[in-house]
Amino acid sequence: MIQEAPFVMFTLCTVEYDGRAYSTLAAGRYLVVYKPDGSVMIHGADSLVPRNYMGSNCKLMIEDNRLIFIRKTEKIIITIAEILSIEYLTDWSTAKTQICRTENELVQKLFDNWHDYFDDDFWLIEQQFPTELGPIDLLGRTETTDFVVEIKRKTATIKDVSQLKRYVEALEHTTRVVKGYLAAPAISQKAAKYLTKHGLLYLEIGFD
Amino acid sequence: MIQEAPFVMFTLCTVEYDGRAYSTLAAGRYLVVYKPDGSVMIHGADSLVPRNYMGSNCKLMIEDNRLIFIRKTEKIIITIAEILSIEYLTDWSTAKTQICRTENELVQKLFDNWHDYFDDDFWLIEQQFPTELGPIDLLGRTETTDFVVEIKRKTATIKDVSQLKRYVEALEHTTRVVKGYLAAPAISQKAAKYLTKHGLLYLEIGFD
DNA sequence: ATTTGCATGTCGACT
DNA sequence: AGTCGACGTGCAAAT
Repeated sequence: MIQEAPFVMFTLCTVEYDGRAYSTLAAGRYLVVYKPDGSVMIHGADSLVPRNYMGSNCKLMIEDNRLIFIRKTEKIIITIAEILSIEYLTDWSTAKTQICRTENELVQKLFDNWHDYFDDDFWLIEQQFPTELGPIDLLGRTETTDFVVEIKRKTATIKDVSQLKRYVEALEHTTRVVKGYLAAPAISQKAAKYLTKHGLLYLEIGFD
Repeated sequence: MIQEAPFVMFTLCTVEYDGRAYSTLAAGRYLVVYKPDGSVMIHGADSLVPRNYMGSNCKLMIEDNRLIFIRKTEKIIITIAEILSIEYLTDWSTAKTQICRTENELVQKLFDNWHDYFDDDFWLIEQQFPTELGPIDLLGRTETTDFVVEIKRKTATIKDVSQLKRYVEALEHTTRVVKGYLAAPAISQKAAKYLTKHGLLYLEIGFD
């Protein structure tokens, strides 16, 4: 009937889970995915998070109309009423997504090479500096001045200017000078205009 | 070719994502799931977490051999080289898993009704009380004594006794008396023996 | 609409 | 085997 090989199956079933918690899933049509690494997921019609799941290397036992997955102290029992479709999947790729060009990457770049972007001599430079109005991506400090830098990984828009302005305001209650910078690979026309109007500055930074 | 309806497809493709970050996924055989709520996932051969994904209500556009999913500031482009299998899924169930009998549920029960389980007059009772050796599920304090309670949602085993013992030790450096309780619906014979040997106590607590 | 905190979080890195 | 922190965290409840 069902083979012990990676598959994707659309099935009318109920599911019972016992482990970190206990849960039941009412009878219905769900998508069951069993991967080559021995992980299993039961997906409903919505949400990215599966209704039930178990991590890699869980053991599958097939008993009549029940699939039983066991892993350490966890157990999933799928009781199948009807298989609506099943496909066995071969040569499933294990390639990972190559993630790059994150905002954090740019923050790190500015943090590590701030002397390439500023003439000033920072006494201190910090990432994610907390203020009452939210965390500042990058804060550089000289004897007299705070350099507030908001960084975007894409073309900066007008709302990004507002965000920067908020952070600048958050530090303006002191006697120190506060300079605001919007760092991004590009900036929209409207944003640029709004930026200068408020005495803030644009800093071009890209991924190269 | 491909219809704009919920489906699960095994396909040879590449994936590009742009949004919170930018990522690429090398050509390979992946499982693409498109749900009725307009969420999409691309799964590789391992891991519970999809290689790429987008939340509900993303828009699907079909252009020749490309599927383009758009949502607010995010975009996924799946470039299909070959469809290995595709199944359109109808009447997919939206039922949620009924989760119950979590450990936390028992912790809460003990926390709310500690006077039903202890004769002593607690001045203070806390959940997840932090120690150097880990957090104590429940800590009750009287003038002279600390009541350390470790709670399990299933039959307590010998390793649970060890865990409780650790927490008791973590508080024993003071002059206060420390009493350790293992609260569970049941306890294994070995665990019970080990428990008494170390001067610790068992507390029966169940779900009903 | 925005913020806060939980999750059967998962997962990788480090001890 | 346990601990720590990040995540394109997702998600629901409270504000």
